[in-house]
Amino acid sequence: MSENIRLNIVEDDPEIRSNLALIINTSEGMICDRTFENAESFLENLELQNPDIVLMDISLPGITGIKAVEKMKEKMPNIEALMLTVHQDDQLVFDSLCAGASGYLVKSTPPQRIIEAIREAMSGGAPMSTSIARMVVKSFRKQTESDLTEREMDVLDQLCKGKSYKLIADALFISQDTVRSHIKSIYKKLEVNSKSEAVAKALKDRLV
Amino acid sequence: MSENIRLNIVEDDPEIRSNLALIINTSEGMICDRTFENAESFLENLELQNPDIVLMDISLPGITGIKAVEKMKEKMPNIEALMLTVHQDDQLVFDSLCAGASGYLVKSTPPQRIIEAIREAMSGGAPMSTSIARMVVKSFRKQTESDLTEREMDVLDQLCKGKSYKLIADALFISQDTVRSHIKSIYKKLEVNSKSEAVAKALKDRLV
DNA sequence: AACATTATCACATGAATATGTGAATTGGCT
DNA sequence: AGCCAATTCACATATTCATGTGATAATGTT
Repeated sequence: MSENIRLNIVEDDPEIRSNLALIINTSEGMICDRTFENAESFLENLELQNPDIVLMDISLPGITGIKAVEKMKEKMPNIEALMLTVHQDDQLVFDSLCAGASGYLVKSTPPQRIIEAIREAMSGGAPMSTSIARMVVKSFRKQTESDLTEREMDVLDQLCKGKSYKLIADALFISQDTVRSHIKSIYKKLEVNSKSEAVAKALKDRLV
Repeated sequence: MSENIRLNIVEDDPEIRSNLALIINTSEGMICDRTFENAESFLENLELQNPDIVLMDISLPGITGIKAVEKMKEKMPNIEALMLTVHQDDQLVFDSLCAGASGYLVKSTPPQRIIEAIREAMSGGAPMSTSIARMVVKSFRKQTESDLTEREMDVLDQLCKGKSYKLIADALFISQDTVRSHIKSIYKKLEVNSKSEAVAKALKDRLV
């Protein structure tokens, strides 16, 4: 039989914290090593604790759970992080995943599903609450409707490949002046006034 | 009681196709309306069929399942698409999600999980096979190690906000010449030679 | 002590970009 | 027939950017 999964919990609410620990310790194949009420104390003895996975709240008294995951991943990249929070704000979800979280559960998740998610995260998955998963998948979706015309989109595509006016002109078989003309329209519509600003906006807003 | 979920299947292998249909039709609350062996015939009568959700293969004889989802979403954005394929290639997964798929299952998925995934997709989730979910979540992760120095990262950050040399100089309290100097190093390390190319590379490779 | 790296600044030149003003053509819509 | 949006092109000018060739100071390494 394989080793138990060793958990840490970082959560400022004492009741939630002890409930979680109880659920975990009464589940087969996993054990909650230690719990912390803030990110600072968790990060302190990280190397000694060396858990397999940590359940991390986002709202914490000192530094946030997101920053904590970031710092944790720097030091100990092999420890998995599973966010467990009330927040469903887009930015917090994406920031958590950028920081290195392997999963994201909302706090209304039933105990059974939390246990399942821990096993899932440990076996290379990325457990997410239903609403979170859809949010994440939706973020890939290209903007369907934009103010830009087809040709302007062609030009914007080329801009996002880092091409110069001359190269864009060659690629689209038009003159540089025409490229200029299209780019002027693009700037107006995107409310920018330089190539790099346009590229940044296009890539961030998934226009291309 | 609510209406049955109405499914379509697009899959070129006749055996897989009829197996899937059978599984669905013997499941509570869902019915497989029609099946198609290629994307073209599926798209043809889309408006008439108007299913709730379609199970879509990627490798198809004519146009691919990914293109099919894209076209379907243009015409009928409310129909859900669930990819069901052998492919686990990063690009195909991301292309599918960009095209508008709500979920992505590999073909080894057991029937029970497929049924569950259909219900999950219909109730606003994004069912994914374990390996796919991790792949998706990983794509958010920032590049941890890069050749760039701290200061160069500061400058790159500003570049990605679309700022000019002058504005970057103001923001970082250094001279424009120093900005130039840093940007030259950045270009060399990223192997680019213009602002927009640097921005494109930084955003695409998640350096910032 | 010698060396490499990083961060800072300076000056100069040619190339690329931003902005303004205009105009011809095409195709769709009323 | 008349209008409008989209696409194409032209010319002019000022700004910005890319590139080269330096220099100085601080830091860290061998």
